[in-house]
Amino acid sequence: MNAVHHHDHDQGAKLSRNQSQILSCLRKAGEPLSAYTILDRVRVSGISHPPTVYRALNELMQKGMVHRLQTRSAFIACGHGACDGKFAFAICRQCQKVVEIPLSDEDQTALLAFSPEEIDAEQVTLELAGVCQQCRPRAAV
Amino acid sequence: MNAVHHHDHDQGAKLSRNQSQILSCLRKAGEPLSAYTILDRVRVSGISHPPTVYRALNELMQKGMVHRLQTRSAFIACGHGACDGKFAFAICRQCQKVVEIPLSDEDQTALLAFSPEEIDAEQVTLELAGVCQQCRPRAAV
DNA sequence: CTCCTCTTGTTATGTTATATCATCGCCTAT
DNA sequence: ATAGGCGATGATATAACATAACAAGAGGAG
Repeated sequence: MNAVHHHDHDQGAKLSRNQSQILSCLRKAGEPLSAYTILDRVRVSGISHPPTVYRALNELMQKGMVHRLQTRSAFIACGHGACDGKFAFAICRQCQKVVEIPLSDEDQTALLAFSPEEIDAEQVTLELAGVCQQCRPRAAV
Repeated sequence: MNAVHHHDHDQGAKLSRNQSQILSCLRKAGEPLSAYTILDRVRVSGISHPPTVYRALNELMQKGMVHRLQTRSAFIACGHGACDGKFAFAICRQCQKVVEIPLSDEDQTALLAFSPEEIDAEQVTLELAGVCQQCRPRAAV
């Protein structure tokens, strides 16, 4: 085994040094970060080149521990640790807060059903944008 | 009126010279193009800088005549001309073919309903990836 | 003619992502 | 022990995508 051994909340996954660094950076952040923002924050740990960050992110995404927000070109730690679930995302336009929405098998089936016969869809990307409660202008209260 | 007058199939919208160039480029292509691919193709028409392309694309998107595919960083002409509809997209991973999926009000409502109370979602981005009939490996035929 | 405004041109730069090759450290088989 | 394999990492360079900021043209209104 070539991965670093440690006793974090990594739920059984074996992560390499860089993967751990970058995952914990994302977890600390608690919000989506761009790859280059991650790079800035892990520079102190000795990571200093974009490919290093993208490599780790891709591996973490494969493991289901990180998700990519397509509408933001940003990455966020999975709130469920390592899991093979599928998610949609709701994103606040103002504060960037992200809510992970687990998609049940039925949800996925329903979403894939939007596809015409012509294309046999397998993969869903669903992102919702709006304004969260904190950022919402209060009218009458 | 400051837009170019012409008798294309532009369905009543008044498009500027650059907007027309770029829209017809996208229509000819019939597939999603990156902004820089568009730039290459309209260079012959005298357009030679990225901002010119992005400006026209943004204006065309506002008019609903062009859509952006977030999962591809690409742009495609709306198959419905000028319209204020909302769409999902199904995309073939192999040949890049795109099918525009009109979303009814009910569809949109259903999709926005995925959002938790916490976030008041207004905007849907739904893209489905798969393989189209032509590209699909035939098993028994 | 002059001002205003819309459109376009141009330069420069910022941001996101990947291809490619070099190196390191560890394990294992001989 | 040491050579070779292999996964992880380091490093350089560049590709691909996008926008900020300012200059300049063309045409209409007054």
